[in-house]
Amino acid sequence: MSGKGSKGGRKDGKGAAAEAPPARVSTVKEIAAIAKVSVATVSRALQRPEVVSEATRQRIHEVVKRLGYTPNALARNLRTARTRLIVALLPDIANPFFSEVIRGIEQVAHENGYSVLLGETQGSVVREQAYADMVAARRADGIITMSPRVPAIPIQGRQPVVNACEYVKDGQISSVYIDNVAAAGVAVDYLAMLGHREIAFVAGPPSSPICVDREQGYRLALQRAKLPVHPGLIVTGDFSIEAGERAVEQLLAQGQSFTALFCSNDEMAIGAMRALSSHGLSVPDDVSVVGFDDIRFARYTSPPLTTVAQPKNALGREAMSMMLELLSDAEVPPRKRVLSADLVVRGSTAPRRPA
Amino acid sequence: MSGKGSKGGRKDGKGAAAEAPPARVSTVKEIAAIAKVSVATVSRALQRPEVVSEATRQRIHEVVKRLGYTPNALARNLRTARTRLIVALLPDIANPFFSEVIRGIEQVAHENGYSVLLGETQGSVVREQAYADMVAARRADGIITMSPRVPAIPIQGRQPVVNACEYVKDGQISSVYIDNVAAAGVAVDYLAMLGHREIAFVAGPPSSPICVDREQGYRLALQRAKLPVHPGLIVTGDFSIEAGERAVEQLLAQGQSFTALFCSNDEMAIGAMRALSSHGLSVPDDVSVVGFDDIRFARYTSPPLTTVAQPKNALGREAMSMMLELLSDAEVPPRKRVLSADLVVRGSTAPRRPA
DNA sequence: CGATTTCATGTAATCCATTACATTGCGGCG
DNA sequence: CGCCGCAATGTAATGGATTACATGAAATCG
Repeated sequence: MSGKGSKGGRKDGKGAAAEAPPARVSTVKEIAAIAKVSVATVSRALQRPEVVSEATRQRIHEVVKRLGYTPNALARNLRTARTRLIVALLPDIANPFFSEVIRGIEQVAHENGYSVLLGETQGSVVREQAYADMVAARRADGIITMSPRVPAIPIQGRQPVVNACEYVKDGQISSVYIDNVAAAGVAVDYLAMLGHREIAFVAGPPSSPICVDREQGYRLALQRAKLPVHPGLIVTGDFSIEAGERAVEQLLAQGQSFTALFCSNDEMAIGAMRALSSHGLSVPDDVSVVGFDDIRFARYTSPPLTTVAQPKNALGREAMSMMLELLSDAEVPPRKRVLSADLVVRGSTAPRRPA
Repeated sequence: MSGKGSKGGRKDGKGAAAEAPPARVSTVKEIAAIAKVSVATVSRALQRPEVVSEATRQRIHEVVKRLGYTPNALARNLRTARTRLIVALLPDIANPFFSEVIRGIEQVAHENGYSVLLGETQGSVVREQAYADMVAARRADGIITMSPRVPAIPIQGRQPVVNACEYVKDGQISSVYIDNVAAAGVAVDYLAMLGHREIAFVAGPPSSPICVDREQGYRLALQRAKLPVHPGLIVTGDFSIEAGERAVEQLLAQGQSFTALFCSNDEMAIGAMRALSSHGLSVPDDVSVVGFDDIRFARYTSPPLTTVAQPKNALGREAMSMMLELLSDAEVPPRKRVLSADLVVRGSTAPRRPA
């Protein structure tokens, strides 16, 4: 019985003159007709092979393969009310920090049969909302947002939203992020340990809780080191390279004296280093610089940047895992997951030069 | 008659007394029932308002708005056989060159009601094919690929594929790219003009036609400058920063003497600069370095990198425009669009130091 | 041996919006 | 006056798969 196989009987496949050799956009119906079974059986053979008898299953699979049939995902999705698509919302794709988080998301998504829809918002609330509405329109199953604003999805029931890298106080949103207070603290502790007493800080936009946390970490570390918090040493930037340059210009213009500078992200640190050296100040001899994120280029600045390494890939992977959990089980409560970040010491920091 | 509305009549729905107020996931049917019209009219009021009478249209829109109704995109897509999704296939999201191209794609897509599905392949043919199959499964309308391999989509008829940044000889695929021969030539001409006579070249993977072109441009420029093409001065890398470092190591290990180095992309140039300086060679005093792409960080290396600026955003925008054209008009023939690239002179190049 | 499961498969409802075609009512024209 | 055409709307087919329920046959049980 089992020995027969497909070899025997008749000439296989493409030689069939009368049949339609080029694969048309076949449907279940066609497959069913050719395999002489009902559409239900075809669907079952593909979805839950174990409920179909061995013989029928093989026959169907053979036909499916021969015609190159792929079930129409739209029809399936309509029926199952699942698109297996999630939107990754982020302010800026060109930011290498986000690209690496996205990659983590994409990996886990892919491992689980999901795909990632890219939603760059450029900070626009309108676009953010437009992507959120895609979930309402059943074009996507959920949203992972990397901005501190979490859009409301106009559906009833639980919001399929995960906040990655950022978080909001609201207890209803699942989030994955690092302990920014602690991470910033470690960086500043290290600078203090090197003997620096005037440590400047380039903050991020205060609208984002994580930026507030990083500043908080900075302040607490200064306290631990018994150093005064000098408001003149704190400047705010918007995470761009240019903001880092401007921050240094501003500090210098104000005549602030400082021997160390902690920036809320690597790009601002890169800008800061550029501005420092164009003012004839050497990094790290005159000023030590520490960044945040550990983007790929941090290793290749000159000098290589000392920075707080966020587990970018893990943040993305964890965010997507939480999303899968949310989607599969309507009961799981929202949760916050806090990962840890480590200081990576490279060449942009040095002991304070004895004056 | 029209004034009554839904408030009056009877208790709504399935007997759930307290339920009603929160907006359920309404459907056309519901809207139709409430607005006292047929589903067809509702659909028309939303799709082609001009064919519906003023009064009806307003009534329907009011109900739609009140219930926060959004048509189910899956159902619509099934019917219209369009997902308004396109896949952007690229080897590596973390590469800033691609992120900026993607951004261009995303912009045009968004302007035209399309969304971008992210397909990172990590160079895997399997994943490439998996994304191509999504088009066959009607999960996406087309593919923009940024790799030199163009996957075959198992559908009959024209392939909805656009090749961006790369291109294949095959005349069937629409492509947007720059004139790599000319662009590389300009860079090398410039080095020659600065007096360099031993110009090394870090090539990209020869499997990609654009890399072959860049090498060709290098060779032609050397000929124009009446300089010999020395095989020992050509090394191949894989576009990574590390490959740039290795390339320099190799050149130095072989005892090659060179005063200029042209790299097939900026990341390899960054790696090369790092390797040169760690060997005590100064850029640009000892060796001039030129990159390719002009990624955002090129401006912030030290010294700032002289490089060939690809119109990244335009490449993306143009690719998506071509895709829209392909999708809307089954007749347009595939075409190749060649954009131009300019040399951006920064600090990593200098006249050859008189020996 | 008749009754009850169990297994494999078939029939038809369902998901929800779009749209071809049918219908109705009304003003215009010969 | 009767027919035509147009405007507005309704009815029902359609897209393609999934799946609840039904059916028939074989297997198991008392």
